[in-house]
Amino acid sequence: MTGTGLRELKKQRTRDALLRAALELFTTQGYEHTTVDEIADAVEVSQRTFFRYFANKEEVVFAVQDMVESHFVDALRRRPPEEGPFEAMRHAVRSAWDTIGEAIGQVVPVELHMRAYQMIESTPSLIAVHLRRSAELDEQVARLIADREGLDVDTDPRPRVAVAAFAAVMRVTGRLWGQGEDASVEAIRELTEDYLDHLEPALATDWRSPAARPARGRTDRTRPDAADTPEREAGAHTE
Amino acid sequence: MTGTGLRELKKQRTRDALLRAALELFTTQGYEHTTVDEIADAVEVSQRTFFRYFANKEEVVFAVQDMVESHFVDALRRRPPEEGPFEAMRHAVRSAWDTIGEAIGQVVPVELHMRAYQMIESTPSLIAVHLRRSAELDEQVARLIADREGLDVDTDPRPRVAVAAFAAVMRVTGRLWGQGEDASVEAIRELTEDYLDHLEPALATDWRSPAARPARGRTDRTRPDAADTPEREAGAHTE
DNA sequence: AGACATTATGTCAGCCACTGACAGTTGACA
DNA sequence: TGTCAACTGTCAGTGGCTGACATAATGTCT
Repeated sequence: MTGTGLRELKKQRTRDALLRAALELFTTQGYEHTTVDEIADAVEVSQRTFFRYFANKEEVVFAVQDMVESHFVDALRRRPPEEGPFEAMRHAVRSAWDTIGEAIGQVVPVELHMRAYQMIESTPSLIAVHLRRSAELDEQVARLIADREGLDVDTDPRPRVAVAAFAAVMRVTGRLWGQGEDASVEAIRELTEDYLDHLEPALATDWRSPAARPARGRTDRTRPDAADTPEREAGAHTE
Repeated sequence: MTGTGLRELKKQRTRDALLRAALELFTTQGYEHTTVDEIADAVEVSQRTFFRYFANKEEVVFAVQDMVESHFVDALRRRPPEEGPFEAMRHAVRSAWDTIGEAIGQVVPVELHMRAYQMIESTPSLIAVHLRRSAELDEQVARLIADREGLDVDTDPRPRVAVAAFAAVMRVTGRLWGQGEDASVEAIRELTEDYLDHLEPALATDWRSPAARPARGRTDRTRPDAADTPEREAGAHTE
């Protein structure tokens, strides 16, 4: 597939140029206010050529995302088998963020990609596509996890369910991060860690006891909805 | 807003006609192979008129879904406050399915809506929109749950996280149901119950021990209208 | 009932995403 | 260097969607 030298090089260049131009335009003018013609003009190719590199306008937005995702999947594959599912996913996420530059730096500056990510989170039509893609990734990850644990994904619902729950947390944080000020990698990394800490406790039924690791007690509401809830280690971040 | 009689009646009729015609065409020919012109022609109005009733081609697909969702939200609002979050959501889902006819029957036959739902699940662009809409619903539900529990959704991450996990399960089942043969309401109802039973076990780290949890007392499945029955045996959620 | 204000609808022109077909150009390779 | 294959541009056309304007239907007031 990777044909001969010069031709291939030019193609690569055109593709990268289109990609960068598109992201630059999208992040400055907004996705919907940027036409494909503009992008093509910026790189001095015809609109038709744009569509030969990218199946549609959305695809160019998620091209980099693709790289990041397979970077994450690779990291997950490398986790030692002793780690439990959550542990493994969590470490994989962390390690993926830590080395994101290696994955995409050649094609696009990390900072531009971060801006692009924020743009996705604030553009309804892109959010939709983003969510569908995430769902597809979930499926892939579920199979991976099932393999690790020696389970059959078609028989045992637990891998899918666990991944779905994990991914849901990731999406919540992604959204919050997108709305926040700090567009840095560190910001989203920390937010993620924070929220993951809350996954299990949130699934307990008894939310009436003090925050944090809930004491497995009663479901008894003698306490008048005290607004004096100490902001303990709950979630004092955004806002 | 709800202006005078005759005008309003005609509008209602046109809207319903467009809705039914659209769903009928979509479910038989497929979404992408149906043009807006076809729909408009079927009802003998201009294309422009179609777009005055529905902002875009997608909206007509989800118009009924809208009704179903608020039906569910209503059911959730009616759950007794003693029920825990999961318990309440679970019962609300069940009761919503049980009475879906009351919610949409006036506008569209339930069977057509079920076919439409399957079509959504098998049309990529619609899946995307569906997921975005679900995410929005999640947010609404999270606030509702937070209210029930006397929590602040901006301070405490647990409502959002819990709802996200719950909703994730719902989506997995929705997808599986869409791929399956049985398009009946009962089928998706049972599938949902089944999967929800696995939510918590899936979050335990140790998956190497035997499989899940044997039956909990779901003995009263035959009862059709269990809407406001506070089944006090939700021991399945303690843990 | 007649006159006037509202509002729904149709028509038309036009933008933009996207595609198939055909022709011209350029790199690969003997 | 000439031939072939692959890349690109141009053109025409479809489908979703919108603004502007004219027309027709309905509601309201006297």
